[in-house]
Amino acid sequence: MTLSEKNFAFVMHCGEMGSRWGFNRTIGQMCGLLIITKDPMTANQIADALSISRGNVSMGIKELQSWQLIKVMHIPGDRKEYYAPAGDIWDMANRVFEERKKREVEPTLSLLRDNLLDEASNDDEIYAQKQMGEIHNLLETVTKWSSELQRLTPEQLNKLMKLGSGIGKVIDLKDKIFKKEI
Amino acid sequence: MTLSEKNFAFVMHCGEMGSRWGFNRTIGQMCGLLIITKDPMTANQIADALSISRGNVSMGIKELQSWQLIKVMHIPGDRKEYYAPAGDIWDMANRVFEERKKREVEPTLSLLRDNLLDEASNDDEIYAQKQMGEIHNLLETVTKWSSELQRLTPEQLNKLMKLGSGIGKVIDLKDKIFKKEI
DNA sequence: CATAGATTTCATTTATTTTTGAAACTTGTA
DNA sequence: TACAAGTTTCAAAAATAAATGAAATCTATG
Repeated sequence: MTLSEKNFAFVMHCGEMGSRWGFNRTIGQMCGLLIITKDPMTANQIADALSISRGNVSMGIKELQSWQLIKVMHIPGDRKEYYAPAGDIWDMANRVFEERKKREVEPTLSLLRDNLLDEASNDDEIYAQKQMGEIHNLLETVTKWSSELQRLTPEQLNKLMKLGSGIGKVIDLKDKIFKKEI
Repeated sequence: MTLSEKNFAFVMHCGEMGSRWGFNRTIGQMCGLLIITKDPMTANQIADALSISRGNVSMGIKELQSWQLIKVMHIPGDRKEYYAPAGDIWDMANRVFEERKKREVEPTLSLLRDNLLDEASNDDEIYAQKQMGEIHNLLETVTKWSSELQRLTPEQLNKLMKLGSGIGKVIDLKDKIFKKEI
């Protein structure tokens, strides 16, 4: 089974973008390939479709599994393992987001907290701490906010998105109604 | 001027993280260094502080300027150029976000649109297009939403963030009040 | 307009990351 | 338990990315 020109372009593009999202080119391609392919694929099919070595596919699978982006499937009477995306597009985007939060934001927060514990002993130190404090706040706000969003039902989330900047009006409205609260 | 141990750790950490955010290690370090340093720095001071070559600093500056993350300053009677962050932490995070949108999301959207124009000719094609359509929707929704958010006043934004999961209640509230609208 | 201080460029070197493929390992089946 | 189909591992090779530093360029000033 060989990819159409457009589908191939999509897969290659996933490769380029993949590296921006935390994995390398090949892994990005594998991910793109599995997403647009209707049926689960074997490791060998993946290797063929992308012209890469079997070993490379094996490593890519391991990585994609660690991101929880793909799942293994079996076909009765067939010993091979078949791979498919672990969820729909929204699920996958979420996983990447969560995983990056864990791998990047959390270590940063803990380093910042550690640095902020120290007593600043001069002007330069005070300034540096002030700035680190700002970063800390920003990260905390954003992560807290993002996990709150994930708590919404897909329906609520959809409404919220559609609301767009109208959200401003709703906030003002809420303020008027519940004067002091929160 | 030499960095304290903690500040040095912070700068190195920015280096590691920098590569995840679209620039390389050195550029991440430069960015971190300028953020925690109170006074604007010359290229030579940066090179010394990070033990990297003058040429490397020059390239890094060019890159950080292309992201609009730093600005040049001059001290009267001094021919050297001094560099400082182009805004506060929030501004900078925003710039990185915007810039990545431009460099990553937009090209992806245009590739997807292009692919979606084609007439799908069989089941596999139809499936691939369906999936690409999903990605397209997701990206459009997220970018639209993010630019709507940026239209809010900092004050409104702050309220929104603080609201957290309370946002769910506010959405439901709005629904009750304006039954049909939007 | 010559010059010294400052910055940029880019071919080359160095470092890092990714890929390969052969050997080792695993596992269902006869 | 031996075999064969399938998968993983990992040392070495290949590809890619980043850093250096000397030469070229720029520029404010006497």
